[in-house]
Amino acid sequence: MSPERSVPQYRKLYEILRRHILDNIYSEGDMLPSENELCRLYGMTRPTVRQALANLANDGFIKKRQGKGSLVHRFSREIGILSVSGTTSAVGERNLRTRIIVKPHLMPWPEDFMFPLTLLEKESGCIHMERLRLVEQDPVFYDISYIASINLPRFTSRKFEDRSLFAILRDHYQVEIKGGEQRIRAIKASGKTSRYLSLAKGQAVLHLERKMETNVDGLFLYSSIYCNTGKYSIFGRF
Amino acid sequence: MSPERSVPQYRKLYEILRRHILDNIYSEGDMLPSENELCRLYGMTRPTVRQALANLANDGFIKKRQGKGSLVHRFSREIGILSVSGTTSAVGERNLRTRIIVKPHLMPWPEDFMFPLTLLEKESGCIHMERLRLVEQDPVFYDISYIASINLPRFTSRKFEDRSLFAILRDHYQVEIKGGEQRIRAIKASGKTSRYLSLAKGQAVLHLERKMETNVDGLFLYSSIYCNTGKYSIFGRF
DNA sequence: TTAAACAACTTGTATTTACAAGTATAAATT
DNA sequence: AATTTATACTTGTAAATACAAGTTGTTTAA
Repeated sequence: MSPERSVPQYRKLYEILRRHILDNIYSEGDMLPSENELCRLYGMTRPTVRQALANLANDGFIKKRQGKGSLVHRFSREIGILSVSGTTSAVGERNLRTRIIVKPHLMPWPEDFMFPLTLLEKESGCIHMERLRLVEQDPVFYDISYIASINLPRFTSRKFEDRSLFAILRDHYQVEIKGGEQRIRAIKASGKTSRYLSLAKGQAVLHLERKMETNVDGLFLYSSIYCNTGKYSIFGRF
Repeated sequence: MSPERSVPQYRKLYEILRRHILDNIYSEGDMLPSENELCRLYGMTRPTVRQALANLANDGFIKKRQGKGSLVHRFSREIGILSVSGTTSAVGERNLRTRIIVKPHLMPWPEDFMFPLTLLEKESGCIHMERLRLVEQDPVFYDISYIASINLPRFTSRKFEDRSLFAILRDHYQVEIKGGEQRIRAIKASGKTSRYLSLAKGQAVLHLERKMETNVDGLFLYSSIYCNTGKYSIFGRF
């Protein structure tokens, strides 16, 4: 019954090394073991090891230097919401709380939706929910999410208190976020946004419109996120 | 004398396919030739072809689907400044003009610089310049750049009118931007920012602080970019 | 007619091997 | 002592091969 899909070796090594870097077993400026050493240590061949290292480099955990080795980066991850992908959670190690503002419920899609929708999506209707995310007690994100109601039975009756939306999708529906695209704007806070983020009207807030792709063909997750960057800024790599 | 460093095969294929996608030879929704076909067409082996395709997928030009093939994405690239990397230029195919506000000149680093600096950088002093970038006649980016004055002879006397800063660095100093990190905030426009971007004071603008890595060890390029997202929004992938 | 099984594709993962190219250290030479 | 050279590392590129796993269309059997 359980998914238990075999995890590829390069993914396992990626997770191990990532965990070690996050846990400060490897610190900023340290050199990772050489590729050949990693091969010996974990019983893999070099292409496999290199795939893990390439992914780590891509996510900014290491920098590779030809002739030298892999330098651990371990940068001060502020709020890495821009680099959500795979197993990386949206926010670093900070104290993050989530408050549900609008519980998940089925509704028709809003008119003039921020992204074009497929016919299948339009016909299915959407599950809508709104959440406020607090970092160290401060409201920082006001997140309005939409997802097409395709093959997601009993979704609206699940409890979202402790687990993230991503976790629910992954554990109960085997839906994984693979990547996505987003638009970013600076706008003035008003109405619900200023109220939820405890901001004076007219304050500048960041507005992200995101479309996230999943491993399920034709199933996307959409978010409109208002972000108070006064205290915490958004961090990303490119 | 010329660099003429041999370009790897996977890079060549990447450039060819990217060019074809941008030139609409492959259109949105099209399927790329299969990996084996590409091997035959370009006389490469599958690992090489796969490396090119992986890079394309990473940059959002294609989406790979196991069992099916490589789907061309060709998304509406608004202003993809978030996805600058390698050969990709900062702005899509729009009419972009650059106006120099402060010509490159040598100066000491500002106090409380936005990123920590190495000793070598501090001792070298920095080259500072300010530019305004106009998209379709509208001022959109106000860009303040800094770079350590390390091995960049006669830099301040070069002409920047037509060529981008990246192009100058690449062609005259063999310096290539490899990637970087950035902080993003929404702030209120004021002073020079509102003036250059033709905005009323208090309007919301996007503020990016970027640190770009180069192929030269210890040489970084820093930018503080103010961006009017009223008309054009910033686009990115993750 | 319908449904299951199969075959022929596709991409994903992994091994093995080889050499090129960049870096650092130690040895040899001047 | 200072410089050059050799060497032993490192990562980068590339080939040839094998099988797993997902997708699609066709054939076969009920």
